Amino acid sequence: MNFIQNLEYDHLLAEFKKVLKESLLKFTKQREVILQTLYNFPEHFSPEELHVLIKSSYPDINIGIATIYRTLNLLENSTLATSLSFGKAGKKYELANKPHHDHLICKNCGKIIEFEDKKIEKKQEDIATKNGFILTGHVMQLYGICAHCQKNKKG
Amino acid sequence: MNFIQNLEYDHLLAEFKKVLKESLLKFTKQREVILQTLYNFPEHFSPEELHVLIKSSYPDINIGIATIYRTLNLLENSTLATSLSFGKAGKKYELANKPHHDHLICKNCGKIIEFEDKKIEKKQEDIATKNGFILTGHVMQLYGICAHCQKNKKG
DNA sequence: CTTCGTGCAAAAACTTTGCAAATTG
DNA sequence: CAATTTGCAAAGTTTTTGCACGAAG
Repeated sequence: MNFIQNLEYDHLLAEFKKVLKESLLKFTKQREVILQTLYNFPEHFSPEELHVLIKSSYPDINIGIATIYRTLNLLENSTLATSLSFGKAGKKYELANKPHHDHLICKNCGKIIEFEDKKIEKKQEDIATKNGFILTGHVMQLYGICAHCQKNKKG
Repeated sequence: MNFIQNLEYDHLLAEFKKVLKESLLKFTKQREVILQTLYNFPEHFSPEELHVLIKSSYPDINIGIATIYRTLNLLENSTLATSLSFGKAGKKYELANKPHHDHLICKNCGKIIEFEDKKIEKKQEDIATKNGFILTGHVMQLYGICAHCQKNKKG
């Protein structure tokens, strides 16, 4: 399964293997394929979507939905991945060690766009400092209506 | 159910009634109590949590979990409420038109400091516009350790 | 009065678990 | 080889739906 020569992915994979080794768990094709798919695609996937995508991307690998769920839970418990959901869309997973980013979310269709803004992050630091806090993290979600849903609005 | 004299809530309620009337739906005790509970508590609730809370807060009103789900979907479809979830916790609902949520939160003692920053809000607008979104709201939480807890840190 | 809403229980959708066979270290 | 993982199917959960009765307009 090593089609990809990519330092970032290699690092992620090494991290995953380390987590597995620490818990005396095993590295399997199914686990690798799930990690790889989460890495290769920018979207956030539901377990079901991941399952369908993997089955079509790797027709030679047999993988059941239970394995998807078990692996996603494993990734989430080891903080390699996180899940989130907005609006009517179900829970979606993404890798956690992507460069830090925030989310712009369509309240109508649930579409998620990731973004990052250094100036905002700097201001957040300033606000924390001004209030005597040591900042350790943040969550920022912007809600709105995406271009597509604006157009499709009847009226 | 009109215990509360509160312009903000009155406005919300009027909005809800307007939405109902437009779709020829009816205003019921159950629907009012759900709106009121979402308004009165700062937390985000899962359907199940809301159900338990409402049953204990309003023991005289009989309300089934199906009604909670139906009403939350109604509120979400009419954009009066939104749902979201992070990590292992299930989906939680909150009113969409609450006043700002910008909070600085101490991870150690739970202390919450509210803040507002015009420059960040301006940047958020810019980000939404650049991505074709009409911005309707946002959530921003900064996590850290407050001055008091920094001092009291054992070690 | 007519229509919609409700609670209840059944159905559907989503997620986890038990088990025997297969794979990993 | 011993121990974990897998797919499958069954068991749990969560959410939605159908229906007859009650409430709202």
